[in-house]
Amino acid sequence: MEVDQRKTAQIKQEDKGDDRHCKQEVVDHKVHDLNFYDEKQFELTKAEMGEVREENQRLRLHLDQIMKDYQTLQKKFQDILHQQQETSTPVGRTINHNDEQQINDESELVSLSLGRVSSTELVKKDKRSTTPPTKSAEGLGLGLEYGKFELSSTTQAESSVNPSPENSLEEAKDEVGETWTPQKPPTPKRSGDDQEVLQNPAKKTRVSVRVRCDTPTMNDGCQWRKYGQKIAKGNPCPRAYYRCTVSPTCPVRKQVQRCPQDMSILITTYEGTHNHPLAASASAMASTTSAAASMLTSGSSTSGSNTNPNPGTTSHGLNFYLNEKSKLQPIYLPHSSISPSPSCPTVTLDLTSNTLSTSSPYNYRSAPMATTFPPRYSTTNLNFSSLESNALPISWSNGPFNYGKSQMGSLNFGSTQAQDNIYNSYIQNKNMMATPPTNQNSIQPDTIEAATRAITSDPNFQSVLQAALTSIIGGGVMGLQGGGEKSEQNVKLGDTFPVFSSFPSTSNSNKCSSSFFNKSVSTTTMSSQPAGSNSLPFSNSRSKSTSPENSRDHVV
DNA sequence: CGGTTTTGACCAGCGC
DNA sequence: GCGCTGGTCAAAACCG
Repeated sequence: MEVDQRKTAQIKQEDKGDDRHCKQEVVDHKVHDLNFYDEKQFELTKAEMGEVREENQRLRLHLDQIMKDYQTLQKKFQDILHQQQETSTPVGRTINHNDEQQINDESELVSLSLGRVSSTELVKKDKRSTTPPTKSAEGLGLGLEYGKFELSSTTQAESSVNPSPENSLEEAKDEVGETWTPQKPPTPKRSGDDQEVLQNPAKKTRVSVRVRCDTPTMNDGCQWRKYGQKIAKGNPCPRAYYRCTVSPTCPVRKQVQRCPQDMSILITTYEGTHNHPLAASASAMASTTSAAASMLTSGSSTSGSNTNPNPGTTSHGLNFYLNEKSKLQPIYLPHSSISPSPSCPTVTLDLTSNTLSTSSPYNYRSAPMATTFPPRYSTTNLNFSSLESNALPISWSNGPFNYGKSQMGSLNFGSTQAQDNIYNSYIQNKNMMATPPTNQNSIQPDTIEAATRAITSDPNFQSVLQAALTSIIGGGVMGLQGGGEKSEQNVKLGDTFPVFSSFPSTSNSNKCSSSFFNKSVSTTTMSSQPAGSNSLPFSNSRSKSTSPENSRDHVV
């Protein structure tokens, strides 16, 4: 026993010594490991940095290429405009002779041009915009800066109306004054936009959007306040007057009225240009309108395939083209019209038709309605993709676009939820500008090239793209940052754009997020931002419930 | 309490 | 000048 105890003690002693020794070794080893890992980590980081640097350079090259292409095409576009002007024949639009004459007779309309420009205006415009399309280091210079981008509708909201570069100088002035510029501080304006509007009521073009909507309101994401209601002649349904309340000085107004022939059609007319940043949802709407107007103005063709429901207006569809693999794919927006009214040139977008004539396999498709009003909503969709969304600090996971997921922006003129997937299907079918869903996290050269082609190939597309980007980068982000905007304006992008929520699910069942815009609104926009809702005669509930515009009511 | 809606009154433009 | 019409104002009511 004693021997055992002694041995045990000895062993313990040795163990202690070994322990001490081992500990020292472990420490040394750890230090060594540490150094080793640090070095390894350092090497890894270095390698990563190198890769990132390379990627950065690649992207920069791509960007340069895009910018070059863009400038080249812009030059071409201007040349074409000049040529058109010289020949003085309407280009890109096909109008009945009578209508055309009528339009030409309207000096106001001519001044607005909606697609054409007088030579003098062109000259002036050229003078004003000799600067090449912005070239910001970040590469956002794809003409996104308001006021600099000639082709686009710089506008956001209603501007849809005067979005085109071709607009008269006066309009251009208005834009400069009223349009919010992300980069340029708003020029000191005259006493007030409202005043200006009042002083120049006749100079304002309007964008009218017809949407089938059973609910009394249409959510365009903007904030509106109803300031009047009138029974207009010839329409038993009262016309509601709304004013943008995002900014006290915002000159934008809109009128909402039901179509007497078809009460399910909501007619929203936008007038003016927002002079403040817009929330993503609102800017989307604005951009959509603006894009539509821009397409119209920047030479989109119109065809007389439709019958005009509104006598006195020039009825036609709006054709615009998107580039697909070096082929121009025409897209036709039927039932659009231009009203020759001298006082108020109005572009009407009729989105009520069930069947859209679409000559493009691509963006336009009709889809079954997923809403409670199945057959009625317009199914016009314009999608484009391959916008790199990584730059966005947000992930829009539920919207039609799923920016965060698919790196795509899309422009939808559609109303059904089913259409949300349109772009996806398009992507699948056409491997065009879109990043394949399967490989969403990396920018494929193909994608970039395709995007480049798309961006640079068609001015109209540029307008659309610009509008969409604008809504995302300019309005959207601004809205997100919440600078000065009402809280409601801050869209929870993690979820869905308010606009996207086609039917305000909860709080406001009355609102009809214009089905049409709703979803898509996100990116696009019609300049107008119709938003609203109005307390239409039909709405039993109070306007509040009705007005989508009340951001409060927004289901965000 | 603050913001919005309602609604009658008011104003301006236009045609007769 | 008068009447009609579209558009706006503003006080009161309403609502959250």
